[in-house]
Amino acid sequence: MVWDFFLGNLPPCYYDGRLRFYLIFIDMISIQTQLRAIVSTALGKAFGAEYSEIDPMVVPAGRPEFGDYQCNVTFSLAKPLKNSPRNLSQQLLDHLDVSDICEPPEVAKPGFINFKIKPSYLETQIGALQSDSRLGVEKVKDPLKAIVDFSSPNIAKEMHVGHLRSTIIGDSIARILEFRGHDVLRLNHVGDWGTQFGMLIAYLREAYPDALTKADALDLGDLVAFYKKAKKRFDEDADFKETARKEVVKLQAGDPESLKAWQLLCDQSRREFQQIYNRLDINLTERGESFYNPKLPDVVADLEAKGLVVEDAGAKCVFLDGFTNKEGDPLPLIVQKSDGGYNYATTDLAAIRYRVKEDGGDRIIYVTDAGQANHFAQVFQVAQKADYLPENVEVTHVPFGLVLGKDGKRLKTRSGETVRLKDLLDEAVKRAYQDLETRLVAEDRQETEEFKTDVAKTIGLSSVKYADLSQNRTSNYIFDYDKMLELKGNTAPYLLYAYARVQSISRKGEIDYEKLDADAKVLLKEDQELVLAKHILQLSEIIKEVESELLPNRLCQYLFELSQKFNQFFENCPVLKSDEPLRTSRLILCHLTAQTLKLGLSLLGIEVLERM
RNA sequence: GGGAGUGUAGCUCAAUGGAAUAGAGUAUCGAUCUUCUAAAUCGAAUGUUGUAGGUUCGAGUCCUACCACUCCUGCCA
Repeated sequence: MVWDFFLGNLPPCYYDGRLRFYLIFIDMISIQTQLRAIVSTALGKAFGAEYSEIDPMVVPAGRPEFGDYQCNVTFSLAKPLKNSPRNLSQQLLDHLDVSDICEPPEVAKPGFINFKIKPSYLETQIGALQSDSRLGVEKVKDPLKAIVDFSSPNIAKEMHVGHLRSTIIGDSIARILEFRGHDVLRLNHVGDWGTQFGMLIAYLREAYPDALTKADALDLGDLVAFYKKAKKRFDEDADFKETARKEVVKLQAGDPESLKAWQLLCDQSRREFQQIYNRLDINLTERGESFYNPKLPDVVADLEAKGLVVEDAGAKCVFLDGFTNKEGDPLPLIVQKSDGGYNYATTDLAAIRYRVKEDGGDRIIYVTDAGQANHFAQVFQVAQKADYLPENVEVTHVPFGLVLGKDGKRLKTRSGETVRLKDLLDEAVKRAYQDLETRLVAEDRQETEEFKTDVAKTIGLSSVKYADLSQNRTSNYIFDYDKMLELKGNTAPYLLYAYARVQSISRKGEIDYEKLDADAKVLLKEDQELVLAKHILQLSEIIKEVESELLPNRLCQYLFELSQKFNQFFENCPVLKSDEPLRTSRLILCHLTAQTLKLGLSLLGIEVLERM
């Protein structure tokens, strides 16, 4: 009966996006999906074939006492079928055969149908997970070419707190898409082109000429200082401004000396960025703004050929629908400045065009701060007008809020400077180290320096990542070392501790989880066992949801709850002291918990610790 | 002026497609270590979901107006 659903006509409500179609139909048949299929079939039998195509409205139960899943569909049928939800549910029930999966379903007073999963069914499902390294999360059958544009620091500047969220969120999104089997291109759209270079080269030429010809003549910190001085001169000194402008022209014209200098600056920055990326375990393919530079004239020419360009005050503009200025006139997207130069809008248009045509992107994701929402809406609109975006290509701006200090204002150092990413990570690791030492002393534990360094590094970095990922992306978030390193609550250390606890059981019992009997029966008797098993089985639904909604905090929430449920199990269900076959059954639950935590955390870019 | 976002417990945040009594954590108070790491668990208390209307059998969620804060608004990215 499940297959009727897959092979039959697809309900129209699934077609609200191509993606959703993939998401729901390719995967292993989760419990929720099976129930949906069964309810759909029953709807057809009870009320007529057309009703098998409506949304069956099967969702996780709102409260434990209502069971595990609930069906709300008859509420929406009350009007068209001129009957009460309660009566309709009763009729539906007559055609509903869920005896393999659930206890006999019940109609609750208002008309909800409540499903409670049979422990025997959970035992079978959990048993099946044992031999599945993907823990029930199947790969999509038709992978998309996904492009995730994230991190994007600026050459000749240091990575700072402003790059934190894009880097961490983008990486996690990329990992999740990759795990689902999509072909993911992780692009680092670095700021490696434009007026800043003319400015910088002009300044270095007079102040520190060696930096333009020799590799590593300066370290990046100096470079940043020079950048600031150059910017200051640029803003204050008209002659310097002109010199800088000439440098840009030289560079853009491909003057070998200028190109060499530019190359040196980029290389130096690149190495600095790479240190941060290595530390955070982040892979990126660099394709900066300069990559698109040669393609910009053609983009403008193409827009002109398509009749989209209007010249206004010397600038070439594409006027937009739905955006107006203070006077109420349409707002332009400037694609070529009055001085003939191009700006980021042009680059972004060239990038979209390239990513669709050359990279074959199906789903293009931009992870940047929410402040750029307007910009992307405008660029996407123009791309659409210019036919750069076929209907089957989805472009999404994934916005995120600001990183704030405890005072609720933009995070700054004490002297009011932007916080360098390196310093921020160092501080987190340092504090993690101090916390660890305090704890070791309190518990009278002896550990090697290597252990302490390693644990502090993992805890510090994962705390920063988790604090960021566990909040709803779109709102601002308050950066607080004390909170993120806290050992309790929804924090990285709490999850890491749950994992370490599972591992400590195997160590104590000298058990190799990998060598447990794969055919051993899992027994679910205690509440805590049932609750834990049900939760483990929900992983695939959560991953799919994050894949479509691009909200990693949902995965964090899931892992936090998993940790809580494991701790409750740990508290109430002795493992090593139980008799067989219960002992092996519980060890299997432990192992599955550990694997789920490890997998889930890895999708957040977080490594686990065997001991901490 | 226009546009976007945010507004939920003292604090930090959830809330899946509108669904039964809006949930966690934290802080506070209390309980549990002869027991696999107590970094844990259990219990208590905490709300006019910014305001006012509307749609609906049902609204934190959808619509309208308003308030507060943040960001964007023609040659920066």
